[in-house]
Amino acid sequence: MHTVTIKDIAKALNLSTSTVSRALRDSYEINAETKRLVLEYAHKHHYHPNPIALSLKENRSRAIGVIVPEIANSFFSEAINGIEAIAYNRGYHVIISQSHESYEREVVNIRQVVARRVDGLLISLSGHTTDISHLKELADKGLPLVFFDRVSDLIDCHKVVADNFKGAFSAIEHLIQSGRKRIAMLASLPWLSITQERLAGYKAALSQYGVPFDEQLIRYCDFGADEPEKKIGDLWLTQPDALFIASDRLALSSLAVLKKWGIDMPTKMALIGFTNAKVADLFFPPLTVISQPAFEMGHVAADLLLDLIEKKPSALSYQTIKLETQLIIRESTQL
Amino acid sequence: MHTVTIKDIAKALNLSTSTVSRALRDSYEINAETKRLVLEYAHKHHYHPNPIALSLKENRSRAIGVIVPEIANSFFSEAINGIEAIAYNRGYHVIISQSHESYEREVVNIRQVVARRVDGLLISLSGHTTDISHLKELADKGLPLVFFDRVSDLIDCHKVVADNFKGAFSAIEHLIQSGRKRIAMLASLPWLSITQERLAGYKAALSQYGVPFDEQLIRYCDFGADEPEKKIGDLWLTQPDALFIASDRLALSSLAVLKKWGIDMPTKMALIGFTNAKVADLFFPPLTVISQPAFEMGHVAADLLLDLIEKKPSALSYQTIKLETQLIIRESTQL
DNA sequence: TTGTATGCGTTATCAA
DNA sequence: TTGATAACGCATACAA
Repeated sequence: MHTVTIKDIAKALNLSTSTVSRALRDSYEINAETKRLVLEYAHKHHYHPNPIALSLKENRSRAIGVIVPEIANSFFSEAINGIEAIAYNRGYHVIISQSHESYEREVVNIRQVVARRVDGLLISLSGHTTDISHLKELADKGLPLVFFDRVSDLIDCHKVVADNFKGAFSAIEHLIQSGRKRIAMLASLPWLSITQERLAGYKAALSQYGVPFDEQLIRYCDFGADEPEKKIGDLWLTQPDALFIASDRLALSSLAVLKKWGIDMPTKMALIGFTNAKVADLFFPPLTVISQPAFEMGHVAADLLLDLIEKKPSALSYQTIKLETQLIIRESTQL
Repeated sequence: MHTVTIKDIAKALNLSTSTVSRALRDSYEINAETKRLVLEYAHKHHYHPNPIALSLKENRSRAIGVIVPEIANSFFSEAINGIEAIAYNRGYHVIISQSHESYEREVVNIRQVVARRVDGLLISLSGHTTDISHLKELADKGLPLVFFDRVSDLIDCHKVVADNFKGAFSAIEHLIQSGRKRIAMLASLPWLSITQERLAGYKAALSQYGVPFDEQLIRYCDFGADEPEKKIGDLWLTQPDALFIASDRLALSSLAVLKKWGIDMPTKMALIGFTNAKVADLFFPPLTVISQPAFEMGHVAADLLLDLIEKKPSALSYQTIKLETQLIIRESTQL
């Protein structure tokens, strides 16, 4: 696939490449007629500057990398949607890579994407990432970096997250006010920021309403396909009257499990879980959910990253942006 | 963000860049000791070849472009998942762009991605694309191109699709055998390949079982948010006993509409629609669905595109690959 | 106003 | 076995 270059134009028009380059870039001192000729020829032959050559020269790629655990997870695909919207508007391309919840894969993918000279990186940590030295290194080298959703305390950096504490708090508060006392919690992996914050919100709500905390009511759950069913089975034995699913992905599988078991919701069991608005609207039965701002998160994170890349003063100091979740009450969870 | 280059290694080791390059590439004639030194230094300082420089030299980017209508649609995100898996394994990156079902946006996005010198393009047409001269032009220029899911008859090219005819046929057959006669069809836009094939399957099944075709039972539906409810309302007036939703995306909104109206499924109304396996498993009520092989489609399309890019003989002649859909019967639709 | 030369990182060709 | 040089496409400092 041969594409026309500056050289081709120069040859065709009997000019030097620099003249052509200047004409194309609308440089200050250039003969109007020459410019016209060049532009005309360029247009006619569909000239487009080779971004690879530009990247090499300017040491930038006008592309950002996005590392997420799974694309085919509605939270992340919705977030990517938000990222893409911003990137597109600001003239950047999006290079996507999945860690598949694996630490090793995450490290390799980040290395590859960085090797491509992306101008910055948006990352949501894999479920098995606890060591983040690979990211610290990049931050130290000055690569613009914005974490979203699954962040790490071990690095001082730009972060965009949902207000998981508040989200969990209000969900538990709602359940307590509906007369629920034994609220089981199915959480994601314990070291993840989202898990910790949601657990904190859970505990805070219990404490505020004088409901005793029972360790037995908490289970952590990996991403394996049969994990949720097993863990919910464990929790079932503790005879809870409500189930708080502290993870987007688990909420959906839990729903399937409870249906499979024929458990009457919300009477027998009030299910409440994190998810994103689109999923809640489309798929969920009319149960109460904590809606996460997935699109907005992608949107905000990408905007911040691009500000950072373009050295906008607004993005100078590290900040953690917290986005509101929304408690969508769509059916009484009254006992 | 400075990264170490061949030049840096050469300078540090008092060698020429060509020697270093040869040592790194394990070239034929090179002193074992020199090689050891270079490799050691490279490893220690995390040398990685600059893919942009390579791209410029080799006139290839090792990146493929993917143009889809919407990322945050489970069919496409699942397909992208399949694409990414293959691309990753074969050393390519994936640059993603959404047309948002707009022809204009599709044209612009394709232009941009091609300007990035992607080595090939995977495309699923926007809902409003009828003129495909922008793609013909690229194909003529020799850019490797593979269409998937939403393809066009107007171009002779590699295509990967679901067997929409058969899928629709078996769904309608199933409904008829369950005693349904007035099967309404909610279709996507009429010019889309998927719509036409599914409609053909619908008609063929009716005809085979001697059920008269009634134009009144067909409605075409754009992607606007309130369209499905309106169109289903229209269809409702024709007093159907089953509803065949010939589109992934519409299936979900239709489900929501029917629930909202409190219609008893599947007794009063047998709903059957195209969707993908993951969605069917997780979200769908136990209704019969035509499961689309989204992941597999991405997988197959990406593999074919990369074969094409790498000029594997298997990919020489144009072919249309049809993937089987699966009728997942999970509750009796018996009248 | 235009042309020449240089460099971005890498590899291939040719010379030593 | 190693080094010098050119080339990929572009922009720019400098020369004319």
